[in-house]
Amino acid sequence: MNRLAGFSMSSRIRSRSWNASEVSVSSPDSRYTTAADSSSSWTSTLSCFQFAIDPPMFHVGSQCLTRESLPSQRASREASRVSVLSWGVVRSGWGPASFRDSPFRLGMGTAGSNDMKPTSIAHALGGQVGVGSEIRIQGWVRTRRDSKAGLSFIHVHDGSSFDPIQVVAGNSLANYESEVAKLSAGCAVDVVGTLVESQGKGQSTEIQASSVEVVGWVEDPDTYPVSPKRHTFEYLREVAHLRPRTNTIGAVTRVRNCLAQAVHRFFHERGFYWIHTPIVTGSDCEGAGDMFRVSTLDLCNIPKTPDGKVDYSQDFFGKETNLTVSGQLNVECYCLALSKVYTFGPTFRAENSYTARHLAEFWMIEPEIAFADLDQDADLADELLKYCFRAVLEERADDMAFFVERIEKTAIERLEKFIATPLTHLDYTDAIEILETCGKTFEFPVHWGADLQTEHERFLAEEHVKGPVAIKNYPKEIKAFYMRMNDDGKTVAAMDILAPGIGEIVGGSQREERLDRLDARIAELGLNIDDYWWYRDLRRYGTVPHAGFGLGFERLVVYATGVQNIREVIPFPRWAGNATF
RNA sequence: UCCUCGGUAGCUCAAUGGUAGAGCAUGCGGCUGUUAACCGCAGGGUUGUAGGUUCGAGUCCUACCCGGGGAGCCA
Repeated sequence: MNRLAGFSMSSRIRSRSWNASEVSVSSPDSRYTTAADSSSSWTSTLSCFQFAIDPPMFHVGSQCLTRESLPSQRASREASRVSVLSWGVVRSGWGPASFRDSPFRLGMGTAGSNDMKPTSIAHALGGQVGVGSEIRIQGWVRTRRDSKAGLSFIHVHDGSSFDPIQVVAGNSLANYESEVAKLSAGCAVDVVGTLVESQGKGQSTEIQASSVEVVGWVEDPDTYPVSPKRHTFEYLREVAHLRPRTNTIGAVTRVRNCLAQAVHRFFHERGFYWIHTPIVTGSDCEGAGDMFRVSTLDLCNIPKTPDGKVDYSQDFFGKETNLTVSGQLNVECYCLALSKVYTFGPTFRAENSYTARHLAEFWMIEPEIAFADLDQDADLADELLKYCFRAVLEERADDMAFFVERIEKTAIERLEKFIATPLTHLDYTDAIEILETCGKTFEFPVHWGADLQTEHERFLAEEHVKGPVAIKNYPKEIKAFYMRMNDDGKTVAAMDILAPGIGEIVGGSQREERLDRLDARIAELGLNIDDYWWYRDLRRYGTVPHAGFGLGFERLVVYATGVQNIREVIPFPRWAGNATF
């Protein structure tokens, strides 16, 4: 017996039409195709199957095509078409005779459509494919409009660009009535045709389809959560698994990727090393906010020490550990050896923050530069931001145009202005004076020594400067222990970059490189000096002035896109009470 | 955690304490090289949950749950 067995990856029956002239089953290695008569009906993706050639047997693994496995609403319509497919062996009573009896043809390619290499829609629309050439695209239906002249216009999207491509499917297609005319938003299709100049308005080229294969149906178009209409962002968050199919989230996703690539390119071009600082930290001295505990202790049976406290010595790491709130202290170690370094990874803050600019899990970029002071630090941040925005304008013009049209009118203008304008530097002391004399009354009074409230930051960035502004040299009382003491003894070399609509996008400082001053600050703040032994070692062995900053990646995406809420710019946002998906 | 607004059809929203509606979406029909198409018809509801007031509650009261916006914290 010629038995072909043990395909571990998923495979798929590639045709579901009753009219199909053939059924092909493909695996990563090869494809098996057989003829099937017009009454055969197939749906579902199969995996882990075995194929026996002689006698014809069909072992189905994890997903078995049965009446029950059919989507509910379709079941009634289609059940009559589905013959009995039992678990394990296809019985002789199942399926069309021609299928059972026909020899399986081995190898690539009996179905012409499956031979052609698919093209991304971005390539098809971008002029890389010549008009008149054969083309194959794979994607999902956005909309379908019918013309009773015997045509359907199908917008197909594959994520490669903002625009979908228009597929023109005529009623001469064998599955036109049975399938093409029933396509709805979200259906997955595999289209072969000719790239032609469009006869209609709205697009220059389109595909005249010679074949439209439905790879995956939408089970119940009536309740498909991402119907072609306007949805609120709040609603889309509840269907976060499907929201990448929308224009906005798709565009945000491409811009986010563009920004991430630009960040790495920026640093790479300047000789920075990307340092993978730990996600799990045993350092309890990061002090940047409430932390998520990491533990393997049984919550129902927590070991206690004799004095009644949690006995972390029995925990996985033998000590209390948490998810990182910043890679800064770790990356400083590498900075003082490799000179120019940065981190770019996930960060976790267990704060009950319900605002449009906070997440419990977010990505942060933290460069650290040796032999550098605060101004060089601020300049680096400015350059990085400008580099990233330039990349977005150049690489994602299509998505940015959409943001201007639907999300934020000034999205492009704002980035262009940012790029063209030198970053405004403002001393904290001067900022306070501006706030005190601006004639505006604030809910929170302004005075030297107080931290800037959101309303103050907004005034400075949105009304006074009307653009991003770096505020430098804050009072030491409101900043972290590691920031470098200025000569005045009152302020530290800290800087925050405030952006309109977002507030603080960058927070950084020159680090205190003098051991005696560092120790004094640790003591002043009542911190346990023993916890900082390795951090202090950096000041004992070849210390140099150095500086760095943290840039909230999602805030960067928010600023670039003009999207209002940070929860829209990360695929699966986490905030207090929300970790579905 | 605090302040504030809200929860009604798949989605967005209406509805003096008195018969729960519209637009979009979906299905069917018509029309059309269409493109947020258009025209007609249809299906679709335990009004967030649990109590209470009332002859009568989507509407008023109480508690809770969920969501938005703002604040704090920060990136």
